[in-house]
Amino acid sequence: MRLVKAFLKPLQKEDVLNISGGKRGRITIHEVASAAGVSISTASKALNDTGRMGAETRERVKRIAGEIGYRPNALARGLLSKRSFTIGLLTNDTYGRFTLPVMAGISDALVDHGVSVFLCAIEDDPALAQIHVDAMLDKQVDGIIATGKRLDRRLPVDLSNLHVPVVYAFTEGTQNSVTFRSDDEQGARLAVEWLVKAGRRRIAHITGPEEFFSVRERAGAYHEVAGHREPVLYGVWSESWGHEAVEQLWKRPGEKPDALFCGNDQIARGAVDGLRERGVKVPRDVSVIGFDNWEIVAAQTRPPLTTVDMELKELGRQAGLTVLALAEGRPVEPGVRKLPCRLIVRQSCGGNAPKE
Amino acid sequence: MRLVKAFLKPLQKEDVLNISGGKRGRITIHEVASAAGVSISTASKALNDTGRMGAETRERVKRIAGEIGYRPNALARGLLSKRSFTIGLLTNDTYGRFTLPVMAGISDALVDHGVSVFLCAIEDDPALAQIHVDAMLDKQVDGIIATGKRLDRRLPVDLSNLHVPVVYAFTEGTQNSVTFRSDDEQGARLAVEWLVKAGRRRIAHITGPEEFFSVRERAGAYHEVAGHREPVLYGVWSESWGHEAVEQLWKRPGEKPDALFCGNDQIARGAVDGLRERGVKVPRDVSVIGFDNWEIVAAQTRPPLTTVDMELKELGRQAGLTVLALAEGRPVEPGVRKLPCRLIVRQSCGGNAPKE
DNA sequence: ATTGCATGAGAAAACCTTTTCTCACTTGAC
DNA sequence: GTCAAGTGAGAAAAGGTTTTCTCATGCAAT
Repeated sequence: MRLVKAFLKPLQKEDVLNISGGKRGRITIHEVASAAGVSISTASKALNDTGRMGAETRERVKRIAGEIGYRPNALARGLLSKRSFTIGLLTNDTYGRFTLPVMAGISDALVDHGVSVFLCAIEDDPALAQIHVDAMLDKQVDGIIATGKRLDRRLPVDLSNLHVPVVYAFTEGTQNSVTFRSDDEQGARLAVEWLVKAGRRRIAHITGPEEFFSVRERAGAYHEVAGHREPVLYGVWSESWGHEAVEQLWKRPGEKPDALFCGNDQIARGAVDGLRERGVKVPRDVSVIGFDNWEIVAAQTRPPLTTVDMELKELGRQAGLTVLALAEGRPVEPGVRKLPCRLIVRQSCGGNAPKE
Repeated sequence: MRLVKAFLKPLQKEDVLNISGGKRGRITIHEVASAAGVSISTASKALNDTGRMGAETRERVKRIAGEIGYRPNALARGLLSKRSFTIGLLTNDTYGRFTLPVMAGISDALVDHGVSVFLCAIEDDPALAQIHVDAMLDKQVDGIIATGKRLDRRLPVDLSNLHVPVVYAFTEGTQNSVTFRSDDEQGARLAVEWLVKAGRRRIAHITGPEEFFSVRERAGAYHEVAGHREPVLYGVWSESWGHEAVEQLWKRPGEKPDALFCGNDQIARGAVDGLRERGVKVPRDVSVIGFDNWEIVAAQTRPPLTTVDMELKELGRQAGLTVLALAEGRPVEPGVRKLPCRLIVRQSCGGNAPKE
């Protein structure tokens, strides 16, 4: 109730914020020039270390600019230079599970170059996507990075004929574009090889829906390394599926698996829970490895999950540098770049796992 | 290995992308004007529905502009109008647990106004924060929204004397600013009242560190409604604390609680796991309610958690509209606005909970 | 003393829009 | 037939910056 009243209370003059008109006092290069007693051309050249002038003049202009707190207007600069130092990140990954690490990598790589990032979450709405793309193009972004939640799906908008460079990261790209993705095959191999090296022989694979490209790639690597000793259980990306899969495996007659390689961390977590409920000790009796290194799931599982990290931040970093290179007209070879995954060892699998 | 080779292979001319130079062909209002046989002033006025001119002329210009795909350059427009239709979202919430819903709300509210959002994740690094703020100011953002992961902490950067409006959302604001936050007291009351109505009498409260303002507010409401029948267990924000707290409660002699109100969903989840391991049925024997509605935790718990949603998206929406209002010079009353929480009923608590 | 050449600095154009001002023309009224 | 008012459209300035071009000065070489 207090809330509502606060909103409805008629505004009084004295308690109205006056921080709005703001920009009136913005300091321009004109101020710098006149404060330094030079022309704006000279001021500009001094500040940009271009043109010819006396060392003393240059220093004086720079000093005065610093003193009065001059910062060049990026809009004006961009108008002329055709570079806005701005890029757009388009994503349909609402949860941000994949987008946030990618974003962190992009930002990390580009902040030094003075580039800021527009984040546009488009759900799976083509119209919304188009609105965001148009808005970004109007704002003269230097490039766009498209990212998503699936390697084998496109965003619901066509970015192939834009007049700005587009780079794809963790989403399906177009013909002749630059696409960054994780090397799921290598990641899966890493996991299964680790289990094999730890002495596990009956390794089962519980994973997501078979129509996912990543699922097939990971399963392929699993088959290759583990040698078909156990079946692949396809299901959905949920904890309850992991739980249920364990039930299926342990209900079967005969020897039980001594290791589970799971398609993602949620499945792994469900599996670990299922094992605990059956009194099976992890990692003593069964080793479990997940995929994704989604910390909130992997690190909170008891015991914490060993898992495969797709290095999404690095992926974002490279995507950022690539879109920047394209924006600057530097040549970039098109194609799909697979970035290697890394195994994060925690307590859920045996062997010489360091305690965290 | 293949990867490395791909990166190091010398570039051949023919497989180099040529999408870089892009902007050369950008269509300006000059093109529209000459295609329509009018001056640029007339073209501008036609497109903006301003000025005086024949209806026929206006229509023709608009039609031609549409045909040749003219879109006005927001940089040029912004230079003149002092409005960039761009705002910045500053956050120190790395995980995005709180930031993403807020961002979704902001974007949702502002996309119709043509506003795009710079997302700046600043970790807790003051220097990085300053860099991002400066970059945004250079780009003439119309305003900044600061958000975080704690109501009672400031971002590590001073935003109080900027010449653009600043709005705080889910983080501590400065004197005389506009701050949006969730009403944790009301949210907690909602939860405990629900338990009481469901007939629970021995309601325990397991929560986070007492130094958190939210923790104290929620505990206060709990005390008021539940009437001190059970102690408050302060701890940390983790599943394992929830698990351990249940152990503490059930080890104590005497009657056990018949309901747990937990400080967040992770604690609740740990508690539910602990209860299951003791053979205590949820919700039959004990009702459990969490806080946050972090779907990835709440919905995946077995049984799915009833929890308090802080309506962060709505919070973002209001913050977005407010910063826009300030940017447009409309008066806004300063102060802290508490937005009500909502109870999300799932299966973890008794009563007439609808099945999902 | 004239030419040639650095050197330092400013004038002006350009980027793309919007807005204000001005001008030419038409129409209706006296 | 003149004047006022109204109408349609263009010229120009402004916004902040960078870049190219031009100009003036001083100095060394002829």
